[in-house]
Amino acid sequence: MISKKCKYALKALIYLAKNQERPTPIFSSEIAEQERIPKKFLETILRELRNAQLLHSSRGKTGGYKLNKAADEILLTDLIRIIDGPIAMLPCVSLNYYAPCAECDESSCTIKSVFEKVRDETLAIFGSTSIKSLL
Amino acid sequence: MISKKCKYALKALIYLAKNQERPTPIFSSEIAEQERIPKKFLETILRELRNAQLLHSSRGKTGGYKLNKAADEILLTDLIRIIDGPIAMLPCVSLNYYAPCAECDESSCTIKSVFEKVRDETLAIFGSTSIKSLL
DNA sequence: AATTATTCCTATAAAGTTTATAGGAATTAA
DNA sequence: TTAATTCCTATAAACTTTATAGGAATAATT
Repeated sequence: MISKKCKYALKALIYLAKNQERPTPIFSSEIAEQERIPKKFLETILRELRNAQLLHSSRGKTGGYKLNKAADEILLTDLIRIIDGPIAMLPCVSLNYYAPCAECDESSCTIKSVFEKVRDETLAIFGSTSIKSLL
Repeated sequence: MISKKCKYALKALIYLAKNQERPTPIFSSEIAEQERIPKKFLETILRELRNAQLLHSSRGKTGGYKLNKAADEILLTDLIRIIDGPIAMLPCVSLNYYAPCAECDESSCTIKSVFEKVRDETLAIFGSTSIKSLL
């Protein structure tokens, strides 16, 4: 299951993509209202997306957020990894968040390969799905 | 990520499958020791697997556990669903644990289909992987 | 300069889930 | 009767997720 936070992030990105043509940046308060996301929680999410270069932000009275890339260059793999972390179902088969499985001898592990398959199929799908395709 | 509990369950099933030819049932204490799983926690796991008909148990001094099916008839989909619940990454695309997404209009939802694809690919893999194939 | 409304940051509270343990009841063989 | 098991319920402990609080930094407007 993806987290609620990740769904919020996805909604926010879609909202920003839909409104990409606006001349001024978009307030987090507007997104929060329109998408019914707790305002303060959304702020921390948007900041994470900005730190990961998916968004551009500006401060002050006329500040706000914009996409930092074209909507078809933001992929679900990016989003999920930023917000939820690993996409793989075992730490030892994660490409971006590898960690050895606790007390598991990796060389004699018989279950790795099936989880690698799932990872590959999942990455293929999320990696070819952009925000633009979700509008 | 699959839970630690699910990994424990998988280890226990593999252990039972490896020792399937023994004439007497196998104690949870033996599995706990061999696989380094907390004993009491393992008991609750084995009970869940038994309630779901994957295991047969007997009580009393010579009690213990056995597989209730051939090892090639126990699939990863079975195990994961019993222990961790839904395999899908969104409640609204789960086949066995369907629930509507909170505050999401399912008829106008644009993200469902990509998660359905991931679900289908994942099910195809886990659904064709038996405990026997993991020995 | 003062005001106002925003992003940004850190800390923490609140709620929920996962992991693990405790204590004993029911069962069965010896 | 004893001993060793499964079985059951309750709960504690640890961790994660979700959400909030309070204010600092920033920038346009008055």
